[in-house]
Amino acid sequence: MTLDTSPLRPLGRTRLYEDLVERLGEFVVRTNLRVGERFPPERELASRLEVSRSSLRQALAVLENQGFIEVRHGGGVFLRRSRGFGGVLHKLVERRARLPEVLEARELLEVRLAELAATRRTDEDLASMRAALVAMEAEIASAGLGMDGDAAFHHAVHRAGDNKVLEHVIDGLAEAIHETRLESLSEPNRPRNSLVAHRRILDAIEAQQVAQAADAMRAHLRQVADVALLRWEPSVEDPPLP
Amino acid sequence: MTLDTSPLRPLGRTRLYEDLVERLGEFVVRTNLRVGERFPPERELASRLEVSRSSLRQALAVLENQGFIEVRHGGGVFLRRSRGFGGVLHKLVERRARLPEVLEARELLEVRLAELAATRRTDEDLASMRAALVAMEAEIASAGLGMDGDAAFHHAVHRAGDNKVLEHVIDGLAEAIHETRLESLSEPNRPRNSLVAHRRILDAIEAQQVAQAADAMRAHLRQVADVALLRWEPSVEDPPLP
DNA sequence: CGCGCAAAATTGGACTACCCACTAACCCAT
DNA sequence: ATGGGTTAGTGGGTAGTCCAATTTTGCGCG
Repeated sequence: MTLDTSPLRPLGRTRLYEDLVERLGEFVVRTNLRVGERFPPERELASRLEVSRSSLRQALAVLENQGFIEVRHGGGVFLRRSRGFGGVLHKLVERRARLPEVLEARELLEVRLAELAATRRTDEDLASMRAALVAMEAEIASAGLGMDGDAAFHHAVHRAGDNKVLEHVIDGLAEAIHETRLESLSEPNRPRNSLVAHRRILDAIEAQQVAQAADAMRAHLRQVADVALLRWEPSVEDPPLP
Repeated sequence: MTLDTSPLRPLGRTRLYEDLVERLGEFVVRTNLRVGERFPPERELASRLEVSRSSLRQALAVLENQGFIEVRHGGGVFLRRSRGFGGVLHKLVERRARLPEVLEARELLEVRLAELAATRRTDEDLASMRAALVAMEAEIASAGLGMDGDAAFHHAVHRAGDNKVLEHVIDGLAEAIHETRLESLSEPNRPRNSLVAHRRILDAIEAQQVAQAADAMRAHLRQVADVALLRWEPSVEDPPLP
């Protein structure tokens, strides 16, 4: 009996609570629910959406965690903000047309972190950065792309910058950045160039040259950005959206 | 009737799934779970943590949505990344000792957004900003703090900046910013000063004076920051953590 | 012995029913 | 009006059950 011609499900898997997040977003606009107003009770909402309360509560947990709703015990579920309800950073970022925005944000954050690192770096931070570059060099020597070392280096810089909030924010962009890094390092000769650029950043941070660190980081990122934009911009289409 | 402009008390609530998120983070380090490895089955995990499976699944939904874990139907729950597992921005931000970092991040983002707004603003954006200031003025005239107008103005600037990614990131700081805004505007005479500062920002954006917009925004934020830091820094303690 | 494949065990997905805790609305006595 | 207690409504959480996808087991055959 096995006609299993559908073994592939890399994407498009059904996670009910994820659908619910979107459907709740639709609910907000359909019922014209305003910020501050209350949703129907969970039980009613669940029955209207034709799901169980437990599934609904998974979706509500996500939305609450995301800051879109506020759930008051005994009080009800309230809309906090409606802007981009179903749209998390993930979704936002995976649209190629948005790449320039990602790169813009990354530059802003990383350059500042580099400046901070130049001011605040400890010897331990420097050791981490050096270790990352050593690892990167080893990867490249064995024909690798040095992506792990690359990531480790930037991570070390972030830690040296000593601002948990900025660090966390940039983590949010990590996935998208990872993609651009892959694109960039796949370019011929790019790994070695990248290594040199990283060394320049490290030197500036070590010498506590703030402006120089910022410039070095900016230059490095723009080099990456050029490649990424060149490769991606031609393929502009991205139909309206499902 | 009494205006319900302060119905929010984000402190003191206990949300089991939030605790679970943290406890799962502890579990990861305690059992030395590595990225890519599998968690115990939901049923076992639930019994070990002494919670119901439904509650656990709320936590898992949040963690999956956050990208920390991957849940495969029939396969198990796998660790995707461990860095900052239990540390969502919310938690990070609500520790007062971290206020300087929040303000630092906010300034970085808002100043850039102001620059971008000065370049990219449309007439529609300008209209939104003006409307926000009118609302703010009206609020203040009726002895209010003008917080809604304040928020609306910044929101309009963000939209004018036209970078969805930066916009989203700053939204993540929205809560913390909201708190600083409250602290600041409670200061005597602050609302009117704030209104003037906002007008200066608007003028610069309208005239498309990039540097001037940046300066005006920076000055405004530092005025807010001064108040917030003065009021909050004395109360430094924040015991280790549960 | 080893390979293939189907049955069985494992594990996540989802639902139902139930009870508890907190809120807010209401009503009544003052 | 005002204060306080009652009560219906609403979220918080649990246990049990069944379904669906995956992984493991083990048997039969070459």
